[in-house]
Amino acid sequence: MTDDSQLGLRRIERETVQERVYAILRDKLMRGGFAPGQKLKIAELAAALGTSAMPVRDALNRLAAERAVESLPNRGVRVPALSKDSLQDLRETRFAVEGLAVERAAANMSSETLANLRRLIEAQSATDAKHVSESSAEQNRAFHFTIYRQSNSSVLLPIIESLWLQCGPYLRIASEMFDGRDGRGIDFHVEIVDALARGDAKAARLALQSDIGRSFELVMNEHAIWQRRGGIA
Amino acid sequence: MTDDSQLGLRRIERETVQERVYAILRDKLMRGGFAPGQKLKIAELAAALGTSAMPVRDALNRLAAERAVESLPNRGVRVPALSKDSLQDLRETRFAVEGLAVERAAANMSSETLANLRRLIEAQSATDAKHVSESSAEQNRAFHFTIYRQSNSSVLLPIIESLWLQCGPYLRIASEMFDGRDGRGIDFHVEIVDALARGDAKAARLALQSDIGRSFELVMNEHAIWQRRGGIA
DNA sequence: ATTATATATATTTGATCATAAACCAAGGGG
DNA sequence: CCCCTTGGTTTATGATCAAATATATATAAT
Repeated sequence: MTDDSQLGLRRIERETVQERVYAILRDKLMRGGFAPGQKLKIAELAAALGTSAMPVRDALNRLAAERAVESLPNRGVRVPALSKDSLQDLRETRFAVEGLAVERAAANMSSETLANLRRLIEAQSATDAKHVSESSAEQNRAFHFTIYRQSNSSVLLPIIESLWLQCGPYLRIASEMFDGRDGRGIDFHVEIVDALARGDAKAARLALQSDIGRSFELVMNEHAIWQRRGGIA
Repeated sequence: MTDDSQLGLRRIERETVQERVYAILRDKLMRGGFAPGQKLKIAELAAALGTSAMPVRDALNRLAAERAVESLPNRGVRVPALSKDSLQDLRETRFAVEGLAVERAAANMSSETLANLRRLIEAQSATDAKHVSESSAEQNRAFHFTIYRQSNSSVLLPIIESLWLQCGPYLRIASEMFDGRDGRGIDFHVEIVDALARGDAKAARLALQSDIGRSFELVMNEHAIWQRRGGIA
């Protein structure tokens, strides 16, 4: 009975094609690479990625199950165009779920993780100053998930990732906008880390909710403008 | 431009085979029809259902994305065997998510829905008296989701369904157990409906959490016994 | 006897093909 | 003139097949 669990070794993962395709599409979705309302066609994606239709099909199915795209029966999938109500819905849910995650993370905070978080803030304020907006969104993502991972919850993490995927096409705008107005985007991040450092879970949750709330404010504004211009799709 | 959205009509769904297979497997999962640790083989299921492998494959992929089954790379899927930590994780998450759902539902409660809920409680106490345990679980499910639907959240509902799927193989035992001890399983249900009737969202949430917490207590007990008997898988 | 190697088997994963469902445009009847 | 129908086209969906990967079995060597 060879039990590897004592050796501290991780199973080497032989990356399957479906996994690869999924990761690529998911990444593009998350960073807003597809427009809301856009239809995604299997053959097209398969050709672009140089694979057969099958792995693309599986990946799209998976993304549909995670609500990153919506599946129209017999008519493929498209990235959802969210109404204002849906956005508020998403915001409230993110408050609850990510709020819980940060509270739980507060209990497991190590000094290394705190140092990492401060490093991430440094890096972000540096790139913010240089107005490199795409990587700003990526850094924001890294910051948040570094915290969420410390919640040690294999239940919460997939839910949060699904929520971020659903927000993806819209949050991109948010991170671009508060990049423009003199880099104040990381104020709440500092607040969060300070609260975590002194083990104040409740304060960390409130600061996080402010952070989420502010980015949604920007999205909602932009959304109202789109609507006035005659809809999205 | 024929816009059906004003007519209150729902699109008639031409049920695809994959959908059908998914519904069947999901249902069996939810009611604990597969044992924790059990491996699900595509060919086997396809033969049993009288279809080709393809729809089964798609359905299993979808269930894997919803965390109802775990997918081992190149080795198919199996229904997860949850540790005690995972169960606690699930409980805390259900507190947060379903708690939010019931609070939001409290704001949208109609008198018809309240009447429906009381009817469901009546029906459940009737079947509980007759010790028909399988349908008791089904009625419990109906009761909870009647409430959650009133939250009017297309974001929360899929998350809750995923959480119930993950609990499925374990919660079955719970509903069977508190069926045995003189039908006191619906006390909290009465409490929830009363709170909803007087619009007390916070009380409804607390009663719901008690309801969830109690069923998890039973599951945890049972889980400890299994562990002592030498593990599940 | 036990470990290592090789073979065989089982099962997923990826590709290709057939079918059928939904969209779009053009034409015929009211 | 408009609506309904009808064809063609596009696209997903379902079936089958081939390739790759993991597990189990058996055989041989130390």
